Amino acid sequence: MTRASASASIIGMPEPRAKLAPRLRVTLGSEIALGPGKAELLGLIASKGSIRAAALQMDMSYNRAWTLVREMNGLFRKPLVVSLRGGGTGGGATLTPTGARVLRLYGIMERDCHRAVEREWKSLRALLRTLA
Amino acid sequence: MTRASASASIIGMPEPRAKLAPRLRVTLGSEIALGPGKAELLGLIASKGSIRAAALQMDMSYNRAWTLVREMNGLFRKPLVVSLRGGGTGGGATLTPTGARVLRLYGIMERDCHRAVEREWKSLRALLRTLA
DNA sequence: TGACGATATACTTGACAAAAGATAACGCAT
DNA sequence: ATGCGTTATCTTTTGTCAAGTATATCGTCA
Repeated sequence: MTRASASASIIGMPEPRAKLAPRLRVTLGSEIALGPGKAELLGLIASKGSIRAAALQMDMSYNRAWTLVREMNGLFRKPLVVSLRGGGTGGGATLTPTGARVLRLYGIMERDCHRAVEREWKSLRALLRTLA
Repeated sequence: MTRASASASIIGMPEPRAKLAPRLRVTLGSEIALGPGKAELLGLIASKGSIRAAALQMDMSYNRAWTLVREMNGLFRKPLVVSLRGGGTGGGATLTPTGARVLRLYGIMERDCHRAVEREWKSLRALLRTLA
């Protein structure tokens, strides 16, 4: 199966429109410290209070989500996510102040970037095939 | 081998600095019509006049380069690259007016995008680890 | 104390994309 | 006619990354 984009239908239906995806990727050496996926994950952890719930919503295995969190925590000066295990609810995870700051900055950058290319994008789109 | 980034050293030495890569990806349905790699390839074809020479410079197989060209040509209304085979020099490839236009637009978008995020990027970078 | 729900971590498998290899076609030069 | 360099195309191999599977740990609550 092709990878299920987070906010698209699960099966097939590739949404045949032309799309511009300004993906901001922050790399540290050869590792990806932050990107669209990690940012989305951060946002969901913030709102759900749980790595597992966030992973579920993104149609991603808990395993992978946890790996991403681990990578992020290791690549920033201070961890972005803190997690607790045990307890009445079984545990949970929340964003640190640094995590919240990073998430906010990323969102702003995404928005600004999208605005900056709006004009040229329309010109470029006109040159693309209108598929099906 | 880890994939050799076009303008980096071939072996090891992962250039340990934090970097922001605003990658603009144009998708048509599930296929990538244009991205950083394809744009760079277009530029090299324009300057070298040959798919093979461009591929060589990017440390990419001719095979792959040709595939990318084929994809691009198929996803835009008009081809971006025209190629000739045979002849004294063996053949060659050049950009069509549409190809040149697309390349120019992409360059502008990249530059604008980079400018738009400059400010927040500095804040974000300060939160990253200074590796090694 | 035993169960539960969540985090934590290692190991194996499988699908897909890139790379490699091989071969054909082409057209000018010599 | 033969050779050369490039495009064009198919097939096979390899490597990487995500998914899956399995298991351990932790701390409250009943």
